[in-house]
Amino acid sequence: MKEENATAKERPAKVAKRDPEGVRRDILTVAMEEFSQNGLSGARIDEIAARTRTSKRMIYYYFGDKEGLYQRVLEEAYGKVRGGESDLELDGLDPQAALERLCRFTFDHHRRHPDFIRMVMIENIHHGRHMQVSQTIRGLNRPAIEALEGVLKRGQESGVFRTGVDPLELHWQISALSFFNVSNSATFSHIFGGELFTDDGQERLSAHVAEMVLRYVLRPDHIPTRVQDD
Amino acid sequence: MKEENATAKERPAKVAKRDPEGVRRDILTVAMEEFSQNGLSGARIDEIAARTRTSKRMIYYYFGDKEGLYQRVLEEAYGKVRGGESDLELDGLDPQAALERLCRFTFDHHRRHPDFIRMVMIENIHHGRHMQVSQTIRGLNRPAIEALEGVLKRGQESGVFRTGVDPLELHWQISALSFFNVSNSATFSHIFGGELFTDDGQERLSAHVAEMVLRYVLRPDHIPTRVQDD
DNA sequence: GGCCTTATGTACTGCTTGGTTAATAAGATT
DNA sequence: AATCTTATTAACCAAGCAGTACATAAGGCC
Repeated sequence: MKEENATAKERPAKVAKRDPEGVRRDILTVAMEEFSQNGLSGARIDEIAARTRTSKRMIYYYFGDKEGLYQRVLEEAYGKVRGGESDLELDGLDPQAALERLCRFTFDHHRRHPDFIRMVMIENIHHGRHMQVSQTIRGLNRPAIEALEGVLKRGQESGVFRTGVDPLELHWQISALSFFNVSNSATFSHIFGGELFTDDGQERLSAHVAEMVLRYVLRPDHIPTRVQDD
Repeated sequence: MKEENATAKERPAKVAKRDPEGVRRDILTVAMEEFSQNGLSGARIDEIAARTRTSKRMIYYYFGDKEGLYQRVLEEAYGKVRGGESDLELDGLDPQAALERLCRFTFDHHRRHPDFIRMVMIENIHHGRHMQVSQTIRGLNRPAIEALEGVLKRGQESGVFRTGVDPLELHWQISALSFFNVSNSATFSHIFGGELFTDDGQERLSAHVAEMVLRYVLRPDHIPTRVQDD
């Protein structure tokens, strides 16, 4: 069990006796769970250390202090959910379909990354105090707006969308609906029951979020009239 | 400074040497600030005690332990924002106006109670674990749904609203937009700038939230056509 | 005015927890 | 192989903090 594979030296081998980057990642992964679960002050460094394959000392070695670790975890969280919008190939769809797809994607994407959502919630509790480094984060979110901007413009040009809809505001609205769905599911379902949070309910919500957005931007005469009560 | 006003014994005087209820309220008020600001684990009992006119001992005397206090604060928060909807006199308005009013009220109401919002955020971080006592809380939120239900029905009967809109879902949507506006203002403005959170921006958002909801429920032929870009 | 219950002040405690000290092992460098 | 830098271990510490023990004062009640 010493070091049977002393070969492969040129490429930094995965299973090196020393593996700083691996240790870093290990810590970050565990820390993300702990922070997103318990918040900044609720998280326990000892707990993180225990669930890591390293020791507490290493956390301080790589991240300085608790806040430093938290900050990196936050950045990590934003990084983990970046992109996506770019892979949607919205340009290949007509504006209406593109917008619907964007909505549904956003809704779903949020749903699939609850720990990211929780990190953002936590950061908001702290008034966004740890986001000053936002240069990175800021850059990651521009594409979302730009994608939306493109779709809106195309829709307006082809006459199916009304004008006077601000892309930033629309992004805000889509985000609100998608974010709230994850962030407040606990309290909401406690109060009103869990119907909306079953698989069925979520599918309905997703559809209706998209519908709401579409009805918001479509010119009234382009809203498809369907059987009124379905 | 002994007790100069030994009179007025029949009515529980405000400035009684002993004032249990006052002490309770004092603690709750301060605790609400501390908890909503710092979360459950971030809040410090000593800090609460210090900012109270009583001592730490009293906190434990009345509330048992930290969680007990938190729980009461949470209930208090829900209680503080209850009602409101009932005072709106929606029945006096046509459905369209009523719905718009309800939206704008909700948006504004959330905005005016940031500490309530924060308590709900915090509780969601804790997966709503402290809301089991929700009988009270549950009751406080029914009226909101009922008000909405009433308006929707009237609108459908008079033919201006389409059918097939679920009141609970619509409430969810309005809540999402109103809640997110407060809960995520820190991170959102960090990323996209603060334009949406100036007085002007908020007025615009409020209007557009209402507009979005209205366009969602109005039958297309009843959507007022206005100058397209305003 | 004794007695019982409710309310309150002071001081203390023990565990939790973020952070550190000191020593050392593994690679890199030459 | 000597040296220097980076990575890692294990034990330790002091402050912070939730919760308590103990004593006692007010007020109600008869």
